Amino acid sequence: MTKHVFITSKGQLQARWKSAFPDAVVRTEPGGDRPDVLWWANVPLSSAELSSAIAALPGVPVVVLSPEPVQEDAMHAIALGARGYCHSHATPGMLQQVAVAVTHGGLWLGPELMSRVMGAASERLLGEHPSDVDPGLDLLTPRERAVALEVARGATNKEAARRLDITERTVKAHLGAAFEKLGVRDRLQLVLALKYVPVDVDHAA
Amino acid sequence: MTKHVFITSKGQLQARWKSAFPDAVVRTEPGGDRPDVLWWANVPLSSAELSSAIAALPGVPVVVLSPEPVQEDAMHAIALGARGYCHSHATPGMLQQVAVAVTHGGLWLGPELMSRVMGAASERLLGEHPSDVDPGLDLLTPRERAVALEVARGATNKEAARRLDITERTVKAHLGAAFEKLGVRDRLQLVLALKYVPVDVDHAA
DNA sequence: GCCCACCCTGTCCACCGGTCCAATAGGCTT
DNA sequence: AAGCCTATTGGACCGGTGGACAGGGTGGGC
Repeated sequence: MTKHVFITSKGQLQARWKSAFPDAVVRTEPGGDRPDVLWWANVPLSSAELSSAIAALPGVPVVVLSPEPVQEDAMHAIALGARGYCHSHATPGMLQQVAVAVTHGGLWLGPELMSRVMGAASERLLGEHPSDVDPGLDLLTPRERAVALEVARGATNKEAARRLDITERTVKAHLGAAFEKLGVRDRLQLVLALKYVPVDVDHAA
Repeated sequence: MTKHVFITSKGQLQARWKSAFPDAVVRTEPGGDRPDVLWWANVPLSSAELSSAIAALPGVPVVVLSPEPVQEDAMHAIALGARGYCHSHATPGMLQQVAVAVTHGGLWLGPELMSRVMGAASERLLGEHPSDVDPGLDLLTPRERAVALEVARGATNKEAARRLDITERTVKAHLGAAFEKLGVRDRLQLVLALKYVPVDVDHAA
C-alpha cells in the first residue's frame, strides 16, 4: 500500500488530503520513516528545507503543493528535484492522479506548466540548431502549399481565395487535399503541423 | 480498460509489447480510433509525422520508443509534445510504469533524461528570462488561459470541454473572452498570437 | 451590505469549415 | 490514345464556431 506523508507548517486542508488518501500522515517536519510520496505543503517555499528534504529521501518523489500556484515557485521546486507541483486545493481525484504519476516515475506539473517546461527545455537543449525538420510542405503541390501558407497566416478561406485570386470553393479543395496528405483534420492542426518550419517562405500572389 | 496502440514501421518487438499490454494493437499508421496511450515506435523519427500524430489526438499521451535512445531525439520528441521517451527494449514492467505515469498526466523520461530536462528548463526559465513570456497569456484569467492552451494544441471546443470537465458552452465563453482580450477573431489567430510575436496583420485590413 | 471579477451554463442564430457528390481542362507519362 | 495528376469550380450537406442575448453562483474589496 502506498504511504503518503504531508509536510505542512500550518495544519490546513488536511481533510481534503485525508479524503484523497485515507491513510495519509500529516507532519510539520519530514522526519523518520520513508514514505512513497512526500507532499510538501510547507509555505512559504524554503529552498533550503525543500532541497534537504529531497536529498534526505533519495528515490522518494516529492510533490510541492501551493495554495496559489506560481510558475516561478514551480520552477524552483523542479530545479531542486521535486517531481510534481500542484495546487493544494486540488480535488482528491486530482491528487490521486498526481500520486499515481509520480510513483511510477513520472513528472507531474499540470498542463500549462508542463508545456512551458517542455518548451523551455527543448529551447535550451536543442538551442540554435533547429535541425532539419522535414516540414511536410514538400508533400504538397505548389497550389496546395500556397493555400496552406495563407491559412497558416490566419486567413479565412474567403481571404485566401481573394489573395490567390481563386474561388473559395477551390481553396477548400486544396485545403482538403493538404489535410489528407498531412494526416490532419482541420486548419488549426495543419498550422500546428507546419509550425516547426522556418516561416521565411514568401507567398507571392 | 486502457487501450494501447503501437505505431511502428517494421513489426518489431510486438511480442514484448503484447506481454506488457495483452490488449495492445499494433499498426503502421496512427489512423482511426482514439487510444489511451499512443506508443510511437516509428523509426527513424519523423518530426512531421510525429507532430501531426500528436496534434491529431489532443489529450492522448504519446510515448516515443527508440531502439537506441538518443537524448537529442528525445528532446525533439518532447518539443513536439510527446509525453514520454523510452527504450523500446524496456521490460514489460517498465512499459507499464510508463503507461501509468503518462495516463495520469505525467511526463515520463527516465532518470537521466529527466534530470537533464528539468535542469535545462530551470536554467532557461529561472536563469535569464528576457521577457520570454507570452505577452498574451498574462492578459487572460487562469481559466481562459487553460482553454486557450487546449485550443492551441488543436483541440475542438468539445474536446477542450471534456478535458477541462466543463460544458462546451463554457469553453466558448472563455474562448470568446480570450479573443476579445487578445484582439483576434478566431481560434487560429489566437494560436498565432500566442506562438508568434511577429504577427504582421497586413492582410486583416 | 453592495459591487465586481471570475466561473459556469443556457438558447438562438448566422456564418464558416470540411466533406460528399460531381464536372472541365491542361500537362505528363506510358 | 489511354491513364494519371493537378488545378479549377459547382452544389449540397452538416457539424463546428462565434456572437448575442440570457442567466446563476462564488469570492474578494469597499
